[in-house]
Amino acid sequence: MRAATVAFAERGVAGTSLDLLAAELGVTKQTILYHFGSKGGLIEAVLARAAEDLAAELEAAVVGVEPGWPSVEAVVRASFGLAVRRPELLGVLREIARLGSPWSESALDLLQPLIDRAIVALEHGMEAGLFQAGDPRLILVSAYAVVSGVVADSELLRAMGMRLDLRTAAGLRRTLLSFLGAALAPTRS
Amino acid sequence: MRAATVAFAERGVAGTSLDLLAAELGVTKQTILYHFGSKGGLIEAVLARAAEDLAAELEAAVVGVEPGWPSVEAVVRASFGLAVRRPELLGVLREIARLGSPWSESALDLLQPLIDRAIVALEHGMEAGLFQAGDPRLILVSAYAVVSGVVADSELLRAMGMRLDLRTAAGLRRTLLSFLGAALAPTRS
DNA sequence: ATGACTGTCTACCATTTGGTAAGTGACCAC
DNA sequence: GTGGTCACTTACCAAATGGTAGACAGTCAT
Repeated sequence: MRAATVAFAERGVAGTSLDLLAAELGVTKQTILYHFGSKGGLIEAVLARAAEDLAAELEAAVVGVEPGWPSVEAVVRASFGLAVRRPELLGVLREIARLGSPWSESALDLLQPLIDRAIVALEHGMEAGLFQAGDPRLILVSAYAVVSGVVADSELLRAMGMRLDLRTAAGLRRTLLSFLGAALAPTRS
Repeated sequence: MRAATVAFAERGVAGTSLDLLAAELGVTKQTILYHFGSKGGLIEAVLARAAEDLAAELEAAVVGVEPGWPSVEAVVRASFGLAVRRPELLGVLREIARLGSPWSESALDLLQPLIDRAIVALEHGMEAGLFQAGDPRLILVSAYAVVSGVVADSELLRAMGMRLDLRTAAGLRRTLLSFLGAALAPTRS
């Protein structure tokens, strides 16, 4: 499943044949089919695991962190950590969500709690005056897009003479936090 | 070619068979092969056209606009305009760039001038004191990722009860501009 | 009129794809 | 030891894939 996650994320689901995946693992395609029933079953399992892992990682990042800006910082830090450590996790979710029915629905069902939680947190922050008022969804989408885009378009990074390593990620994290700071900081003028 | 661009962007290159594409167009696969030689030829043609179109659109957006912040605003506006009007343009570039050798190289060669130009513009702005000093590549990547991510993960938008329409795009544009404003505005404190 | 060229078609082809059927050996309860 | 399950294999298969070969009709210069 780890191999499948990486392969799906890197080459896409349609671009990953069971034969190739099996060859990489040193087993036969039928072994994979035995465990997952069908390619769809494999996708489902990979999706469920990836969503679960993502939720767990983000959950762990905010546990014990006070609400408001510190939580935002923690989530951003954790996200870029994931982008470096386990880019396939974000990649495979994006890839499966792009797959069309019924996979996108399935993926969204699994991620909806995360999204909802983030939006609620932002809304509470806004109500409490910790954040500037605004549409939390726009901010969330934008922030997510930065992280996701960095993982997905790592080719582009290379085009600029950069790599998706710790230093780059730290720079991007600072940039995104500066972005978010501007959009969220309560207007004190 | 228009149909191929849309199909590649929506379903991915590997996920788009010549048979299916031909059926959509009401011709046979061999007609496509006659004009483009091979699937690779079609990809190449689609890629070249998309890169050209993108360059032309962005070029047109900044012509006559004064350098510095107004140019940034113009490019952002044009990008979101494209995201709404021709999402397949950005989508197909991303999709082909993710394809691995030799397509990624090919795509990057075509886009490199655009990237270089943006970086040079940002650097000049920084030197002239129009922008805050910083790594222009980080800012460019982040900004690009927002636009690209919004196009690519339009599923996610739907999950939040949004659509990639003019109103949403305007909201995202404001958010991104607020992001960029924070990262670029000269420190006047 | 005719020959060349162009665009499209039908008819194939080899390979790859996801998937089924039937076997084989290891382990394990009884 | 025997039956059963588990993990995995080999042997297939039908459909789909990218691609080739050749026929057929329209256009156009000579």
